[in-house]
Amino acid sequence: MITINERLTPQKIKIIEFLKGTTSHPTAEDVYKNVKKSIPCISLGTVYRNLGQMAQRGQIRRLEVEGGFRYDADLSSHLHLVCKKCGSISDMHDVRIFDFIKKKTNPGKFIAQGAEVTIFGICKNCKK
Amino acid sequence: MITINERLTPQKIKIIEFLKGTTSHPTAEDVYKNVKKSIPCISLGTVYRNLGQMAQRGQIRRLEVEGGFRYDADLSSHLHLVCKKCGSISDMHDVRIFDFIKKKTNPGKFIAQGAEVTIFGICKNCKK
DNA sequence: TACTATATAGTAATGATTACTATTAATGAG
DNA sequence: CTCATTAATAGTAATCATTACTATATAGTA
Repeated sequence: MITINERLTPQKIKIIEFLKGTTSHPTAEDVYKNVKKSIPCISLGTVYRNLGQMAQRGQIRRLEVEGGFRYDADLSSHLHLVCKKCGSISDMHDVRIFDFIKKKTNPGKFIAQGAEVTIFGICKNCKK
Repeated sequence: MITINERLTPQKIKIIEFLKGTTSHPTAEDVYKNVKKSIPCISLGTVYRNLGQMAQRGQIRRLEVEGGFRYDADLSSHLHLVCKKCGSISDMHDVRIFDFIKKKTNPGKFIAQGAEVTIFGICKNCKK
């Protein structure tokens, strides 16, 4: 979990704890507000830096939605359903879509390492 | 092609012409630099506004890559291959992936209207 | 040609993200 | 445990892509 020369700080622990306890795909600002409850003096820059590093290390996922980044501690294969009305993001698991995609890419032309699948539409709450 | 109350200006014509003539998925800045060749006094704001409106009207597609927007006049079903090294974006056509995805979503839970599939990896040039 | 609303150029404002720096503290060795 | 090393932090400034604003110009239409 911890990579070489990486130090475990209370800030990192709280950030990852919060991310693992939610499926709301929060922004950096969301994470900041929440971790602030237990570490009031935490800096927004610390949150950004750690989220960026965690994403680069593959400890979390970073998504791009509506011109901003969202973070997700769920590393399992799943795709994202983005509501065009309220902007909420929900998950869809248990699909073989990534195998399907991988088969389609020709390794001679492009070496696939990962994929991001986003479906846009209207969520359950908003269609009422 | 032109929606109600929409006016066709030389700026719009050049923007859409450029987009239709490239598969490089340019940024707004790229479009601006190029259209500037034929309309030197064009404003960057004009490019942004038009790209945004065209995307909203469904005349072009807007992609999100590496924290920025890219534009694509190709409206056919295709997915995007993003190279992690050079950042280039190429297309992959002729896949039934969107049908596949649509079947997986439950209309009772989420009404799917569109999808964006991005594969990350290493492109042909960079793997050498 | 004249009218009206849309579009434009130019510029200012916004806001998310990143960079910077002096200080703090996590880790490992002795 | 104590110390030394250096990654990490808080706080703040800087960046930069995108959006907002406004007076002027112009496309479309009668």
